[in-house]
Amino acid sequence: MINSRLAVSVHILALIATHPDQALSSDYIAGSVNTNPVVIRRLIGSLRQAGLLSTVAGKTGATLTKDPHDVTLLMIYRAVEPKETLFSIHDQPNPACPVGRDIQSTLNQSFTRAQQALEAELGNETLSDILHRLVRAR
Amino acid sequence: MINSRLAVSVHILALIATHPDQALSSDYIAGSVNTNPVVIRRLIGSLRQAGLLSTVAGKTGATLTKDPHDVTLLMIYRAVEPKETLFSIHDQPNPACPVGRDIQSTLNQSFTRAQQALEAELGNETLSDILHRLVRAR
DNA sequence: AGATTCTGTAACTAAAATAATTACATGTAC
DNA sequence: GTACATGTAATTATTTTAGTTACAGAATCT
Repeated sequence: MINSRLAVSVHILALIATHPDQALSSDYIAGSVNTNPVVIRRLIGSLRQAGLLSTVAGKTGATLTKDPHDVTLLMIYRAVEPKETLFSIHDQPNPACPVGRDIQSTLNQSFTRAQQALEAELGNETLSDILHRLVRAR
Repeated sequence: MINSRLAVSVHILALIATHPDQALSSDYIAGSVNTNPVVIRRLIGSLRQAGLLSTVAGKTGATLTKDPHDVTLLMIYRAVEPKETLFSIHDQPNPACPVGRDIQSTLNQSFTRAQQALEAELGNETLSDILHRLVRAR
Protein backbone atom coordinates (compact mmCIF):
# COMPACT_ATOMS: atom_id res chain seq x y z
CA MET A 1 0.00 0.00 0.00
CA ILE A 2 1.23 3.41 -0.96
CA ASN A 3 1.72 5.90 1.86
CA SER A 4 -0.79 8.64 2.61
CA ARG A 5 1.42 11.55 1.67
CA LEU A 6 -0.40 12.17 -1.60
CA ALA A 7 -3.76 12.11 0.18
CA VAL A 8 -2.62 14.54 2.86
CA SER A 9 -0.96 16.79 0.29
CA VAL A 10 -4.12 17.05 -1.78
CA HIS A 11 -5.98 17.86 1.41
CA ILE A 12 -3.51 20.65 2.19
CA LEU A 13 -3.71 22.13 -1.31
CA ALA A 14 -7.51 21.91 -1.32
CA LEU A 15 -7.66 23.78 1.97
CA ILE A 16 -5.42 26.53 0.70
CA ALA A 17 -7.32 26.77 -2.58
CA THR A 18 -10.68 27.05 -0.85
CA HIS A 19 -9.43 29.75 1.53
CA PRO A 20 -7.69 32.17 -0.84
CA ASP A 21 -8.38 35.08 1.47
CA GLN A 22 -7.22 33.46 4.70
CA ALA A 23 -3.68 32.62 5.79
CA LEU A 24 -3.87 29.07 7.11
CA SER A 25 -1.30 28.03 9.69
CA SER A 26 0.21 24.56 9.77
CA ASP A 27 -1.58 24.17 13.07
CA TYR A 28 -4.94 24.90 11.52
CA ILE A 29 -4.31 22.60 8.58
CA ALA A 30 -3.15 19.86 10.94
CA GLY A 31 -6.49 20.22 12.71
CA SER A 32 -8.39 19.55 9.53
CA VAL A 33 -6.17 16.68 8.43
CA ASN A 34 -5.93 15.31 11.97
CA THR A 35 -2.20 15.00 12.31
CA ASN A 36 0.79 16.80 13.75
CA PRO A 37 1.65 20.30 12.45
CA VAL A 38 5.20 19.19 11.67
CA VAL A 39 3.87 16.58 9.28
CA ILE A 40 2.07 19.39 7.48
CA ARG A 41 5.10 21.66 7.41
CA ARG A 42 7.26 18.91 5.97
CA LEU A 43 4.81 18.20 3.17
CA ILE A 44 4.43 21.90 2.49
CA GLY A 45 8.21 22.02 2.23
CA SER A 46 8.15 19.37 -0.49
CA LEU A 47 5.29 21.07 -2.29
CA ARG A 48 7.19 24.33 -2.20
CA GLN A 49 10.31 22.69 -3.60
CA ALA A 50 8.17 21.38 -6.43
CA GLY A 51 6.95 24.88 -7.11
CA LEU A 52 3.32 24.21 -6.24
CA LEU A 53 3.06 26.80 -3.50
CA SER A 54 5.07 29.48 -1.79
CA THR A 55 5.53 30.44 1.83
CA VAL A 56 7.49 32.95 3.84
CA ALA A 57 9.37 31.63 6.85
CA GLY A 58 7.79 32.96 10.02
CA LYS A 59 4.74 34.28 8.22
CA THR A 60 1.44 32.46 8.54
CA GLY A 61 -0.02 30.85 5.46
CA ALA A 62 0.88 29.55 2.03
CA THR A 63 -0.28 30.54 -1.42
CA LEU A 64 -0.69 28.44 -4.50
CA THR A 65 1.67 29.39 -7.28
CA LYS A 66 -0.30 27.69 -10.04
CA ASP A 67 -3.88 27.64 -11.18
CA PRO A 68 -5.61 24.50 -9.80
CA HIS A 69 -6.39 23.60 -13.40
CA ASP A 70 -2.68 23.24 -14.03
CA VAL A 71 -1.85 21.14 -11.00
CA THR A 72 -2.22 17.41 -11.59
CA LEU A 73 -2.27 14.70 -8.96
CA LEU A 74 0.85 13.37 -10.62
CA MET A 75 2.70 16.61 -9.94
CA ILE A 76 1.65 16.40 -6.31
CA TYR A 77 2.56 12.73 -6.13
CA ARG A 78 6.01 13.33 -7.53
CA ALA A 79 6.51 16.25 -5.19
CA VAL A 80 6.05 14.18 -2.06
CA GLU A 81 7.14 10.71 -3.17
CA PRO A 82 10.90 10.23 -3.15
CA LYS A 83 10.85 6.78 -4.76
CA GLU A 84 10.79 6.70 -8.54
CA THR A 85 9.76 3.09 -8.96
CA LEU A 86 6.44 1.86 -7.70
CA PHE A 87 7.07 -1.88 -7.40
CA SER A 88 10.01 -3.30 -5.53
CA ILE A 89 11.95 -6.17 -7.01
CA HIS A 90 13.93 -8.54 -4.81
CA ASP A 91 17.64 -8.02 -5.16
CA GLN A 92 20.50 -10.37 -5.85
CA PRO A 93 18.57 -13.23 -7.41
CA ASN A 94 20.93 -16.08 -8.31
CA PRO A 95 22.87 -15.10 -11.46
CA ALA A 96 23.72 -18.76 -12.05
CA CYS A 97 20.02 -19.48 -12.63
CA PRO A 98 18.61 -18.50 -16.04
CA VAL A 99 15.46 -17.19 -14.41
CA GLY A 100 17.31 -15.45 -11.60
CA ARG A 101 19.69 -13.82 -14.02
CA ASP A 102 17.07 -12.06 -16.11
CA ILE A 103 14.05 -11.75 -13.86
CA GLN A 104 14.83 -8.23 -12.72
CA SER A 105 15.04 -6.64 -16.15
CA THR A 106 12.03 -8.63 -17.32
CA LEU A 107 9.89 -7.59 -14.38
CA ASN A 108 11.11 -4.07 -14.71
CA GLN A 109 9.55 -3.81 -18.16
CA SER A 110 6.16 -4.97 -16.93
CA PHE A 111 6.26 -2.88 -13.80
CA THR A 112 7.29 0.22 -15.69
CA ARG A 113 4.31 -0.15 -18.00
CA ALA A 114 1.93 -0.57 -15.07
CA GLN A 115 3.41 2.41 -13.30
CA GLN A 116 3.08 4.53 -16.42
CA ALA A 117 -0.58 3.64 -16.66
CA LEU A 118 -1.09 4.70 -13.07
CA GLU A 119 0.80 7.92 -13.57
CA ALA A 120 -1.06 8.74 -16.76
CA GLU A 121 -4.28 8.54 -14.79
CA LEU A 122 -2.90 10.71 -12.00
CA GLY A 123 -1.75 13.14 -14.66
CA ASN A 124 -5.27 13.41 -16.00
CA GLU A 125 -6.75 14.55 -12.72
CA THR A 126 -6.22 18.09 -11.52
CA LEU A 127 -6.57 19.88 -8.24
CA SER A 128 -9.40 21.73 -9.89
CA ASP A 129 -11.26 18.45 -10.44
CA ILE A 130 -10.83 17.66 -6.77
CA LEU A 131 -12.16 21.05 -5.75
CA HIS A 132 -15.24 20.66 -7.92
CA ARG A 133 -15.99 17.25 -6.51
CA LEU A 134 -15.51 18.51 -2.96
CA VAL A 135 -18.18 21.12 -3.54
CA ARG A 136 -20.55 18.71 -5.23
CA ALA A 137 -20.15 16.22 -2.42
CA ARG A 138 -22.25 18.31 -0.04
CA MET B 1 6.67 1.64 -2.73
CA ILE B 2 4.84 -1.59 -3.20
CA ASN B 3 6.33 -4.69 -1.58
CA SER B 4 8.27 -7.29 -3.54
CA ARG B 5 5.78 -10.12 -3.15
CA LEU B 6 4.55 -9.82 -6.73
CA ALA B 7 8.12 -9.85 -8.03
CA VAL B 8 9.06 -12.90 -5.99
CA SER B 9 5.84 -14.67 -6.92
CA VAL B 10 6.42 -14.17 -10.62
CA HIS B 11 9.93 -15.47 -10.10
CA ILE B 12 8.53 -18.59 -8.41
CA LEU B 13 5.98 -19.24 -11.13
CA ALA B 14 8.54 -18.67 -13.86
CA LEU B 15 10.86 -21.19 -12.26
CA ILE B 16 8.14 -23.80 -12.04
CA ALA B 17 7.00 -23.11 -15.59
CA THR B 18 10.51 -23.47 -17.00
CA HIS B 19 11.13 -26.73 -15.15
CA PRO B 20 7.97 -28.69 -15.92
CA ASP B 21 9.80 -32.01 -15.56
CA GLN B 22 11.57 -31.25 -12.28
CA ALA B 23 10.06 -30.99 -8.80
CA LEU B 24 11.54 -27.82 -7.33
CA SER B 25 11.80 -27.64 -3.55
CA SER B 26 11.20 -24.43 -1.64
CA ASP B 27 14.86 -24.63 -0.74
CA TYR B 28 15.92 -24.67 -4.36
CA ILE B 29 13.57 -21.84 -5.30
CA ALA B 30 14.80 -19.81 -2.33
CA GLY B 31 18.30 -20.24 -3.70
CA SER B 32 17.32 -18.74 -7.03
CA VAL B 33 15.32 -15.91 -5.48
CA ASN B 34 17.88 -15.38 -2.73
CA THR B 35 15.65 -15.49 0.29
CA ASN B 36 14.49 -17.85 3.02
CA PRO B 37 12.61 -21.03 2.05
CA VAL B 38 9.76 -20.12 4.40
CA VAL B 39 9.17 -16.93 2.47
CA ILE B 40 8.79 -19.07 -0.63
CA ARG B 41 6.47 -21.54 1.06
CA ARG B 42 4.27 -18.73 2.31
CA LEU B 43 3.93 -17.21 -1.14
CA ILE B 44 3.30 -20.62 -2.66
CA GLY B 45 0.55 -21.02 -0.07
CA SER B 46 -1.13 -17.84 -1.29
CA LEU B 47 -0.69 -18.84 -4.92
CA ARG B 48 -2.26 -22.20 -4.17
CA GLN B 49 -5.21 -20.57 -2.41
CA ALA B 50 -5.71 -18.48 -5.53
CA GLY B 51 -5.74 -21.62 -7.63
CA LEU B 52 -2.59 -20.82 -9.57
CA LEU B 53 -0.66 -23.92 -8.58
CA SER B 54 -1.06 -27.10 -6.57
CA THR B 55 1.18 -28.87 -4.12
CA VAL B 56 1.06 -31.95 -1.94
CA ALA B 57 2.17 -31.51 1.66
CA GLY B 58 5.43 -33.36 2.21
CA LYS B 59 6.01 -33.96 -1.47
CA THR B 60 8.65 -31.94 -3.27
CA GLY B 61 7.53 -29.57 -5.97
CA ALA B 62 4.56 -27.61 -7.21
CA THR B 63 2.71 -27.71 -10.50
CA LEU B 64 0.96 -24.93 -12.33
CA THR B 65 -2.77 -25.47 -12.59
CA LYS B 66 -3.28 -23.00 -15.45
CA ASP B 67 -1.69 -22.38 -18.78
CA PRO B 68 0.80 -19.49 -18.49
CA HIS B 69 -1.22 -17.74 -21.19
CA ASP B 70 -4.13 -17.59 -18.80
CA VAL B 71 -2.27 -16.30 -15.78
CA THR B 72 -2.07 -12.51 -15.63
CA LEU B 73 0.18 -10.48 -13.38
CA LEU B 74 -3.01 -9.11 -11.88
CA MET B 75 -4.09 -12.57 -10.79
CA ILE B 76 -0.70 -13.08 -9.16
CA TYR B 77 -0.81 -9.63 -7.60
CA ARG B 78 -4.22 -10.23 -6.10
CA ALA B 79 -3.15 -13.64 -4.85
CA VAL B 80 -0.33 -12.28 -2.73
CA GLU B 81 -1.52 -8.77 -1.90
CA PRO B 82 -4.00 -8.67 0.97
CA LYS B 83 -4.81 -4.96 0.65
CA GLU B 84 -7.53 -4.04 -1.81
CA THR B 85 -6.79 -0.36 -2.06
CA LEU B 86 -3.50 0.88 -3.42
CA PHE B 87 -3.35 4.37 -1.94
CA SER B 88 -3.81 5.04 1.72
CA ILE B 89 -5.94 7.93 2.82
CA HIS B 90 -5.42 9.55 6.22
CA ASP B 91 -8.24 8.74 8.59
CA GLN B 92 -10.45 10.87 10.76
CA PRO B 93 -10.04 14.18 8.99
CA ASN B 94 -12.00 16.90 10.75
CA PRO B 95 -15.72 16.43 9.92
CA ALA B 96 -16.39 20.03 10.98
CA CYS B 97 -14.28 21.25 8.06
CA PRO B 98 -15.90 21.18 4.61
CA VAL B 99 -12.70 19.89 3.07
CA GLY B 100 -12.05 17.40 5.85
CA ARG B 101 -15.56 16.10 5.67
CA ASP B 102 -15.52 15.12 2.00
CA ILE B 103 -11.86 14.64 1.18
CA GLN B 104 -11.89 10.90 1.72
CA SER B 105 -14.67 10.09 -0.70
CA THR B 106 -13.31 12.58 -3.21
CA LEU B 107 -9.82 11.16 -3.11
CA ASN B 108 -11.24 7.69 -3.22
CA GLN B 109 -12.72 8.35 -6.63
CA SER B 110 -9.44 9.54 -8.08
CA PHE B 111 -7.40 6.83 -6.43
CA THR B 112 -9.77 4.12 -7.59
CA ARG B 113 -9.41 5.28 -11.18
CA ALA B 114 -5.63 5.29 -10.94
CA GLN B 115 -5.62 1.87 -9.36
CA GLN B 116 -7.88 0.52 -12.08
CA ALA B 117 -5.49 1.81 -14.73
CA LEU B 118 -2.63 0.04 -13.00
CA GLU B 119 -4.59 -3.17 -12.65
CA ALA B 120 -5.74 -3.08 -16.25
CA GLU B 121 -2.12 -3.01 -17.29
CA LEU B 122 -1.22 -5.86 -14.94
CA GLY B 123 -4.20 -7.74 -16.34
CA ASN B 124 -2.82 -7.38 -19.84
CA GLU B 125 0.46 -9.05 -19.06
CA THR B 126 0.62 -12.81 -18.67
CA LEU B 127 3.07 -15.25 -17.20
CA SER B 128 3.58 -16.42 -20.74
CA ASP B 129 4.77 -12.95 -21.74
CA ILE B 130 7.25 -13.02 -18.89
CA LEU B 131 8.54 -16.43 -19.94
CA HIS B 132 9.06 -15.27 -23.49
CA ARG B 133 10.94 -12.20 -22.41
CA LEU B 134 13.08 -14.27 -20.04
CA VAL B 135 14.19 -16.43 -22.93
CA ARG B 136 14.80 -13.52 -25.25
CA ALA B 137 16.84 -11.74 -22.61
CA ARG B 138 19.75 -14.13 -23.04
C1' DA C 1 9.07 -49.81 10.03
C1' DG C 2 12.27 -46.18 10.80
C1' DA C 3 15.08 -42.53 9.14
C1' DT C 4 15.10 -38.70 6.19
C1' DT C 5 13.31 -34.99 3.76
C1' DC C 6 9.81 -32.17 2.45
C1' DT C 7 5.65 -28.98 3.04
C1' DG C 8 2.60 -26.01 5.92
C1' DT C 9 2.26 -22.84 9.64
C1' DA C 10 2.72 -20.53 13.85
C1' DA C 11 5.59 -17.70 16.49
C1' DC C 12 9.22 -14.73 16.91
C1' DT C 13 12.91 -11.44 15.45
C1' DA C 14 14.94 -8.01 12.40
C1' DA C 15 14.83 -4.41 9.31
C1' DA C 16 12.71 -0.83 6.87
C1' DA C 17 9.20 2.52 5.99
C1' DT C 18 5.94 5.68 7.75
C1' DA C 19 4.08 8.80 10.83
C1' DA C 20 4.17 11.39 15.13
C1' DT C 21 6.58 14.14 18.38
C1' DT C 22 10.06 17.09 20.64
C1' DA C 23 13.14 20.73 20.28
C1' DC C 24 14.83 24.78 18.67
C1' DA C 25 16.80 28.21 15.35
C1' DT C 26 15.09 31.81 12.68
C1' DG C 27 11.75 34.97 10.61
C1' DT C 28 7.45 38.04 11.00
C1' DA C 29 4.30 41.24 13.11
C1' DC C 30 2.49 44.00 16.47
C1' DG D 1 10.83 42.82 22.78
C1' DT D 2 7.14 39.57 23.09
C1' DA D 3 4.29 36.43 20.84
C1' DC D 4 3.68 33.41 17.38
C1' DA D 5 4.88 31.27 12.87
C1' DT D 6 7.77 28.54 9.80
C1' DG D 7 11.76 25.30 8.69
C1' DT D 8 14.18 21.44 9.96
C1' DA D 9 16.90 18.18 12.62
C1' DA D 10 16.58 14.56 15.80
C1' DT D 11 14.09 11.27 18.21
C1' DT D 12 10.46 8.00 19.14
C1' DA D 13 6.51 5.15 17.98
C1' DT D 14 3.90 2.44 14.94
C1' DT D 15 3.21 -0.39 11.08
C1' DT D 16 4.69 -3.12 7.30
C1' DT D 17 7.71 -6.27 5.30
C1' DA D 18 11.01 -9.75 5.30
C1' DG D 19 13.77 -13.24 7.55
C1' DT D 20 14.29 -16.92 10.93
C1' DT D 21 13.35 -20.63 14.24
C1' DA D 22 10.66 -24.37 15.41
C1' DC D 23 7.92 -28.11 14.72
C1' DA D 24 3.82 -31.01 13.30
C1' DG D 25 2.37 -33.90 9.65
C1' DA D 26 2.95 -36.06 4.99
C1' DA D 27 5.81 -38.43 1.55
C1' DT D 28 9.85 -41.08 0.10
C1' DC D 29 13.56 -44.28 0.47
C1' DT D 30 15.99 -48.14 2.08
